[in-house]
Amino acid sequence: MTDIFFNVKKHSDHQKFLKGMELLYFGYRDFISWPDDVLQTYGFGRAHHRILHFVGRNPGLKVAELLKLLNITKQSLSRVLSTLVEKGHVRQDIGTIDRRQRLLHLTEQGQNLLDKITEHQKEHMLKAFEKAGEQSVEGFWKVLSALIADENRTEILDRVNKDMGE
Amino acid sequence: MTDIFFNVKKHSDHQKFLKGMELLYFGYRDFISWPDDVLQTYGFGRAHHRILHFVGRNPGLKVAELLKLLNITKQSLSRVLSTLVEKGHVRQDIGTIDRRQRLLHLTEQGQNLLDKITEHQKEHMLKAFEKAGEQSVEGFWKVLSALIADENRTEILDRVNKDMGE
DNA sequence: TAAATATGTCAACATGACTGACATATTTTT
DNA sequence: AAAAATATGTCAGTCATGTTGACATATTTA
Repeated sequence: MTDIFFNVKKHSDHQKFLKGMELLYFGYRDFISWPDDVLQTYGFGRAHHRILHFVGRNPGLKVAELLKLLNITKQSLSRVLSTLVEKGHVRQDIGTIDRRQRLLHLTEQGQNLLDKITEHQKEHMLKAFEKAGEQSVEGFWKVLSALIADENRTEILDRVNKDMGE
Repeated sequence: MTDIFFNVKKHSDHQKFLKGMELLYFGYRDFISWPDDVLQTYGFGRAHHRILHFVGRNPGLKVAELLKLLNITKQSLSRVLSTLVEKGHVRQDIGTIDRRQRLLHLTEQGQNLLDKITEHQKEHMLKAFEKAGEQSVEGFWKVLSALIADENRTEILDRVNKDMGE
């Protein structure tokens, strides 16, 4: 299997599509389901995880930027973000340049929670990378980048590449 | 960017993890959101799409198998599957060997709907594959396969590889 | 005949999305 | 200075999709 299975040339366009689609579905599913247990003990869900992640990765993130990253409405964000703020995981600083803005930061508590959630997921992904090999990781990144909608790509890739400069 | 961005060696483990995770999130998000418009005109959602896909790919699929592929409870499935059956997109044949089983098939109508949904998504993914190159597609598949939970991998890869034999 | 299995259904509930309308504080434009 | 635009927040109702628990039916297996 290991050989024929991954041999792109031996696939028709439709087969390539099916394989890509199904592997993306199952891989994503099994990767994303990891942190659920940790989250549940805190009464949080995946929505909270996403916020913790993006705020952690982008300290000082504005609410409007977070909304764009999550692709949801402010009303949806509100409930989830509010509980994170109430429970002391996220801090909202008033913008210094524009006082209407709320700049989001993780508190120490929030960072600890994020680290705990991340732990397993990080291990899981790095194991997969090791198993597949460096060359494959590069391909993985390239295809996913190409899957991002054209109108979002530049902005998203800039953000993804943040703090990875050479 | 194109160079440094995808150069795996220039990344720490943590950076690799972050990049993999974020690209997976955004790539999956933008890929999966395509069919929504088509679906909505029929009053269907993503859950319906998943059923149509797996039944279409595996004619004669048993309900229990579908449940396992979707990782949901039969109560959840019931509502969605029922509407698909009622509206004539999915047919439930009584098993010939075991008459308790319901073997699922797409009707012609169901196949037409699936084709319509699939159209854009297929184009989107094949474009991404072309852009990234064959070598990358292989890596994409390999990493995703490695991301599937160990206890599921063999069975899922068998199913993904169905009708792609050499 | 009894137990196990495959499927379906009723009811209540949780999460995380949505829309629409409105409120407040602050900045920008006129 | 007043008016308009912007960033954020909130109330209220709705929807899609998942959950648990309990129970029902038909069929196969022990």
